[in-house]
Amino acid sequence: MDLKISIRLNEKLFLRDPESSDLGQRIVKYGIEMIHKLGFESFTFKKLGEEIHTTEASIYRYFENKHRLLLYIITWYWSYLEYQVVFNINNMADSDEKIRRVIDLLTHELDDSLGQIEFNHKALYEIVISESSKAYLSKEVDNNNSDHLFKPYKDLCERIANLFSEYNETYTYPHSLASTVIEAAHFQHFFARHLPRLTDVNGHQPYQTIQTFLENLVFSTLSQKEQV
Amino acid sequence: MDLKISIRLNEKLFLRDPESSDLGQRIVKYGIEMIHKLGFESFTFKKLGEEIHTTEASIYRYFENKHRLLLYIITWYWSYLEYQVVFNINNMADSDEKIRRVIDLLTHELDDSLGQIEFNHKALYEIVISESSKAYLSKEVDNNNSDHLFKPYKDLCERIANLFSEYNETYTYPHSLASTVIEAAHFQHFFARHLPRLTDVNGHQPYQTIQTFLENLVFSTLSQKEQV
DNA sequence: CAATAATGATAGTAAAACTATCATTTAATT
DNA sequence: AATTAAATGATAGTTTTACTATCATTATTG
Repeated sequence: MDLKISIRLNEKLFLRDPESSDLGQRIVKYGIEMIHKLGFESFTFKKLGEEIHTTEASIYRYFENKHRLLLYIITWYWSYLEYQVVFNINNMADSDEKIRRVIDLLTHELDDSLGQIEFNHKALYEIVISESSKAYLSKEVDNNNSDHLFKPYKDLCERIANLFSEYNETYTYPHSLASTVIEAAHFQHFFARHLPRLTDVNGHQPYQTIQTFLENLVFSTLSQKEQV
Repeated sequence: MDLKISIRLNEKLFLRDPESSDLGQRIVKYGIEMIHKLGFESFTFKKLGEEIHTTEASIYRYFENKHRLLLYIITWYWSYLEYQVVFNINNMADSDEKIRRVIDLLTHELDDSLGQIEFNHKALYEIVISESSKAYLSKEVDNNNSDHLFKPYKDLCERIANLFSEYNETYTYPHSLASTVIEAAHFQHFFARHLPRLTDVNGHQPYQTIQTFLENLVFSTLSQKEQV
């Protein structure tokens, strides 16, 4: 069985669907590489054009600007992650186990065992870590939100919040806890690599340490005897 | 008693000390206003120059670029906040009470009852919420860190981590918990305003709700009976 | 085979992000 | 008070970014 997962993203993210052509796919694939390599601020469509032997103008036919390309990439990640969550916790009876699985998924790069999807998953995860908050931390956030561009993030958050409520239905802040865990997973990685005094992660096993930190955080919070 | 607190910041943040002149102070004061109003991406030295009736070139004499100005502003906030933490928990015997006070400070804008400091504290707090992560989420982070530009953030984090250790000396992740709480305080505000489905904050009392969420998170985590 | 769509090639514009130069005003020193 | 030094203003210029427009060429599709 060799199935290809295709994630349908909001059409407002692009001008022409990048999945529909070879050029479009190259824009996304090498866009990920270059944003990863240069950082979002130094990344330009001109540089990407040179890399994939096309012109700036051609890239602008797919994406309104580089911020939309970032949003496309990050949104794809959120959508795919939600799919992974659903797929992975399917048939799990125990909410404890489900939550552990979700934290595992949040703190590790997507595994590409499914094949087919042809881009650098490690680069994508590192973009998520370093650049994803720039997707919403902009003056465009309200307009983008009206266009439902953050729906995948909100859906993912909702799903995790529901698991928290399933574990402890009296807990008051499942959504805030969910978004905190998602964000913390990312910036703890960033801090571990760049500003290690902001963490207790020693260089040794960062992924594992962050996972354990978050499990501990979530289960203590959800298991508290009495609300403060 | 009418004392003026002066925070001495790392000299690598600026080319000429903005506190040393009227123009420098206007750059910072109106820089805060304009970054708040336009957002960091749309903010330029040209626009700021027009606002304060000076030229782009003059502003470049104080700050290498707009990112350094942002770093200056954010670093000032972190430094001042650490000062507030020290000042506020001084003479408190109870670590429970100290931690509550710190969370209170983190989730609210700086109060300007001390007078003297003449800029918009609300605008500053909103910049911290929306723009502060851009101070470190850049390819410059390692160079900036070598220049000790993040020391105030790390010191603040360290101090909070120490309070956590004081409350429960067996807790394994005081630094990660501290940075998580600091960051969460900010983006929960951002989400509450712009992406409310990512939180449980209802429009009613956002500050209070975020504070309670974080107190609950911290104390459950630090009070857990057994580590997971 | 004709029509249509996608891409390439090229050019151009406005603004951003600087740097340089020199005159003038202001402040500090003798 | 005169001299010198420092800060600012005024102006101009460069490179890069972030686009938009046009038209020719190459693929695709009906």
